[in-house]
Amino acid sequence: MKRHHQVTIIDIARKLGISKSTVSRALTNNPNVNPDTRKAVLEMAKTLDYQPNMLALSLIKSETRMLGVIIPDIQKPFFAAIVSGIQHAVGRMGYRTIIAQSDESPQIEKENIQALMLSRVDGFLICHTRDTRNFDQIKMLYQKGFPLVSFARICQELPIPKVVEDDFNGLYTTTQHLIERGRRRIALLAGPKHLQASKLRYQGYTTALRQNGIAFDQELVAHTRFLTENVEAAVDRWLALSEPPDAICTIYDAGAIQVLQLLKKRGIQIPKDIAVAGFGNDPATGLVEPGLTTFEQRPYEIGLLAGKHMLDILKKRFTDTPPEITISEGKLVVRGST
Amino acid sequence: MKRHHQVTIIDIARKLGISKSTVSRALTNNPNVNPDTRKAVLEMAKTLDYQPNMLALSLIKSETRMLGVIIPDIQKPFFAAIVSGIQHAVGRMGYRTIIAQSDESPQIEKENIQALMLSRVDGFLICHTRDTRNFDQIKMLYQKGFPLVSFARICQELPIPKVVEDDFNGLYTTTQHLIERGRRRIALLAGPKHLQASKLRYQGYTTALRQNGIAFDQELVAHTRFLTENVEAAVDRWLALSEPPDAICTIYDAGAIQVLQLLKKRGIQIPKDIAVAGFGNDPATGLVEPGLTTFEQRPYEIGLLAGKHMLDILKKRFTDTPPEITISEGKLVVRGST
DNA sequence: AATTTTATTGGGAACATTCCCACAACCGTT
DNA sequence: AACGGTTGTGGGAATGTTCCCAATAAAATT
Repeated sequence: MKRHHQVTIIDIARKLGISKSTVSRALTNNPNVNPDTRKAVLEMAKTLDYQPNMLALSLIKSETRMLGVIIPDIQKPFFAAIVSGIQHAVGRMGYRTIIAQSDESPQIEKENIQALMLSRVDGFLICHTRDTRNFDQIKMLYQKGFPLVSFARICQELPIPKVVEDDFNGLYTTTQHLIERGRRRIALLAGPKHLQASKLRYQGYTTALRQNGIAFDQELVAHTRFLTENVEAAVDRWLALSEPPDAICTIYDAGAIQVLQLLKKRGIQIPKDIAVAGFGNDPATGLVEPGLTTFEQRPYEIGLLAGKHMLDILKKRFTDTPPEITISEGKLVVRGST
Repeated sequence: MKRHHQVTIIDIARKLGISKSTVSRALTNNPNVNPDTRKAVLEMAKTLDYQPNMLALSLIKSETRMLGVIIPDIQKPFFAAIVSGIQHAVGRMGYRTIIAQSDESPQIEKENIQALMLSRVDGFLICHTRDTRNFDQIKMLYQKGFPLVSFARICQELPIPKVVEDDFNGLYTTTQHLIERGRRRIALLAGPKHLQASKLRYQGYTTALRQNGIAFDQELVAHTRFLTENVEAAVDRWLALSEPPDAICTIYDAGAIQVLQLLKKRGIQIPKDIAVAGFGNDPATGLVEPGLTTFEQRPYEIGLLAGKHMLDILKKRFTDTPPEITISEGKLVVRGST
């Protein structure tokens, strides 16, 4: 009887004078146990305050019921909401999530995945960093048949379940809306060229212009890395044009909010002189003045969907049917800025 | 040679014709190994793509290097920042965090702790729900000597490390500031009476009033459960007073923002008619108009501190010295609303 | 009465690793 | 030549659980 010894099924067995096999059966609702024996075991387990050791179980089953969630930054409301959705989706099935932040560093992303693999998580839900271009690591995991779900910033080359925002439609709708408001010189604050989401939103913008017979002007597009410096430079450049824009469309809300504030600081009237629109419907978009017109995304729903996809994989439901890209639909929220 | 068999040290041992003990030693940097043997083992480990099984290690050591983090809601920027701080603090020492949201439900909080105990986390960092009043469960853990750190919404009765916001000082400073601005009828939007943080902020407010010879008026204090209904009711009540307040002080930013918007909707000039102040310096407080004067908190720092406390406990540093309450200091951020 | 079935139980392997103990072999010292 | 010490290695227990395979006894069938 050691001092710092945790209570095990062997302790229960000894106390009752039976074998650990029987105790195990009683505790796991195995039918091959005498009801009286089971009752005795259950009672003894309670009096000894027995806590099953999941570690031992995990070792046997090679299953930890833990999922790795890789995101760039939990402090961004978008990712926080996704995490919440994932947790609520998988929590019901007894899965726990280990959140790891990459801080937008591909290197840290890699290290996190590696570390969580060592911790033997049962699967990964991944949103890559802004700068991730090398997907070798996750491809290796895919080849090993490891459960993977990708969201928001996805790796297109891999046939795994993906959940994305309503990228094309979002910018198509927003641009269309600005055109309907009579705008003709619509600038676009875009993202990194290599990001799939960024590309699609860009295409939504150009498609809307084309369908309305508005000439595309390269000067009105600014590619950013989502950094504040980039936004400031873009606005400066646009305002210095001989024919400045009458609307600025952005592919992310934080950028739109910054644009809004920069314009206001220069005494530009919104939306009279320049209309501004965002993407995402971040909580903050309803608080600035004027309120920001933005294409609503439901990150919580994205998380829910991603979590459900993961559960499907873990249940090995559709190993045959090819995984699909799920688009979480959104809708335009019109506010004062347009 | 089974098919879906993971590579173990025994595989390495067999391939090299040595014992698993030697392989283990080589891999764990144990000095009692022939350098040549070590080299051979390391090479073979690489060629076989050996991944150590932390589960087995955890089982032996009864240590998972996982920490449970219990928070009410990851979508609140405050908690998201704390989580980020905790992760960055403990991540350096190889600890991972399992985040569990209680959704402000004491029941779910309890279940989460229970579930994470079964997962054998090495410790808990807890922020209780708004409504947690029964601390029996966490007290049990304390009695077992389980590593605990409490933050933001703490359990005072337990002598464990705690990290809290600058509660008293925050409301003292803010109230003082309003008085200096010439306000005399300062209302307080408070929180639940049983919460320690709520109490201290309340005391900060009353102390500032008393020191300035301003009579305390019970009618100007409204206790909320941080719900939007509560805020609306309070504002309604205050505006209906024969002598309405000339300033409204709140103990949380979300409430202050709501107050701001309610007042604006009624055409009340801010700060001319009524000044408004918040607590926390949430990202949103800089975006509303007028900008919200608020007492800055650094939730990221709170997380860092809480994480460091946990590391100290895990290293069993001060088992002798009694744990202290750490106050994360803040400062007043004055904006247009006062 | 002999045989088969059923219900209940126990023993031990397996999961992957560390760590303690023992056993060589070799070295230098008396 | 005998002894003590070092260096490297192997064997086996231990961690806590499940699960398979017997083994027993009782019950049911032939």
